[in-house]
Amino acid sequence: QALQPIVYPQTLMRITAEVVIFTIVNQVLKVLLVARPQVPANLVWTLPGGEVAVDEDLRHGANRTLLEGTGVSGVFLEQLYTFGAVDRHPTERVISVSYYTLIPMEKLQQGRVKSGHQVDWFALNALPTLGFDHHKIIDKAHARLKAKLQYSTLAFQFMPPEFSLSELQAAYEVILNEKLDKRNFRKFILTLEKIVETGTARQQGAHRPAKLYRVKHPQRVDIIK
Amino acid sequence: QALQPIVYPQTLMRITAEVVIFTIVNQVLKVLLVARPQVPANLVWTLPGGEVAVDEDLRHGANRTLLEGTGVSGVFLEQLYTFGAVDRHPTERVISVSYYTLIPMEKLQQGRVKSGHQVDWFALNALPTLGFDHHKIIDKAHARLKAKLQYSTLAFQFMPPEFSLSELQAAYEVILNEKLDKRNFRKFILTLEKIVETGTARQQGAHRPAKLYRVKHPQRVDIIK
DNA sequence: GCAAAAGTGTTGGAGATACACCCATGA
DNA sequence: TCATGGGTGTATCTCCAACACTTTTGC
Repeated sequence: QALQPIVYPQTLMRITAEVVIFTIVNQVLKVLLVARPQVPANLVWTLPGGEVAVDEDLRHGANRTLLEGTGVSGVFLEQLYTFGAVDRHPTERVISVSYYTLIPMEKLQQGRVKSGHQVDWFALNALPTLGFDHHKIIDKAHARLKAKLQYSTLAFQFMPPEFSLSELQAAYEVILNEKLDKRNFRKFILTLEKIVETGTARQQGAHRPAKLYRVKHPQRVDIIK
Repeated sequence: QALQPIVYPQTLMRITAEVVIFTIVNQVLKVLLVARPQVPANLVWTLPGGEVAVDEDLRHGANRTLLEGTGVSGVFLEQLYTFGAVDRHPTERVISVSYYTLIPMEKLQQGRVKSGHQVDWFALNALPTLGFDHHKIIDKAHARLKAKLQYSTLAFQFMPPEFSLSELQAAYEVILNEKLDKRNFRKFILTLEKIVETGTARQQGAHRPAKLYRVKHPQRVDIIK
């Protein structure tokens, strides 16, 4: 039987891909939000995301959202959770498959971040009121981030191609929201043998220059425990 | 504007909830599979699952599948992953939100397991050829099970209301597929302080009876690390 | 020479691992 | 009395946490 249109009630489901895009700016962990026009209120802040096409993989929809929002592609992107309560959208049935990603701010400056009144970065501890259940999505993403830091090399995804151990430690501290011991941290990281010295150093002010490192396998997130 | 029917192409997406139902029978880890009639072949083994209704929560759809397959309800059920590749179904676009659950076989005997030519339990290391990408779903569920055993009290979900430490150890061994040291295992479990002696014992053959225990909070899966 | 971040080792304690024998029971 | 699984303690090792001073640089 050939394809022919059939009639569905308007209460059909929509599938969207939402992406929690994390970055670290000035020692603050931030996520990208988009202000959308909304029926009752004027604007509502939400996660970037959109409908997944019928002929599009879920992951592709998430990558497309990421590209449209930041100009970045080809980075770590992991599925987080699927939110599918009936009442999570006021007028329609929407299933949101959520993803999360970590982008070093250096990459964002290269990409075309449409910053301004429609798209902006918000610190995790200073989020605006969010539409739908997007607060829950961000909470879950942050929980995943914290947990995965403990047993994987996930945090390396926040690093530019070359970075100092102090920068890496700062990333850990921002995500975990706690101070770490410098000597223990360095021992921990170097014992993993996942990063190597570049041989160069970076002069950053009136003090000793920091040795720079690079990740051996930048595309990979290794489980370390 | 009132609800009115609108026309969609037949290539619309379907949302299904698939459930990986684990149990342990005679020291073997098994999953429940369903033989479905299929267009090219006669029967294809698949995970139990079905379409989620427009007015039905995802989790409810999974619970309904579980109830229909085993007669069991009100148990631990966790979302696993959402499979959404375009080509995962030959003729339609199907998004599968997968869940997994652990059922002690004692509960299943109470429930109405429709065993026979349509529904059956298969050992994880002796699965038949599965339809679609359901092999991947089971692999992921098993990986989650193994991982979560290490840092949570998940395995307690396999236990009946009263059980011996040897039975619990057997469950761990079957899931992890390795032998564990008896003394260290008991020390580990008892130190958690998540189970208590019932005061009773069970005579099970020509040897010393085993003390029985019960889980303090049967509904809960605690993170222990 | 002083301010500021980079860099560097050792010790103690907690928790994991390895390991062998006696106990209670039914047949 | 023997076969079977239930039950128990100690010594060692490994890994993590705590902790303070020297180095290199710009001003």
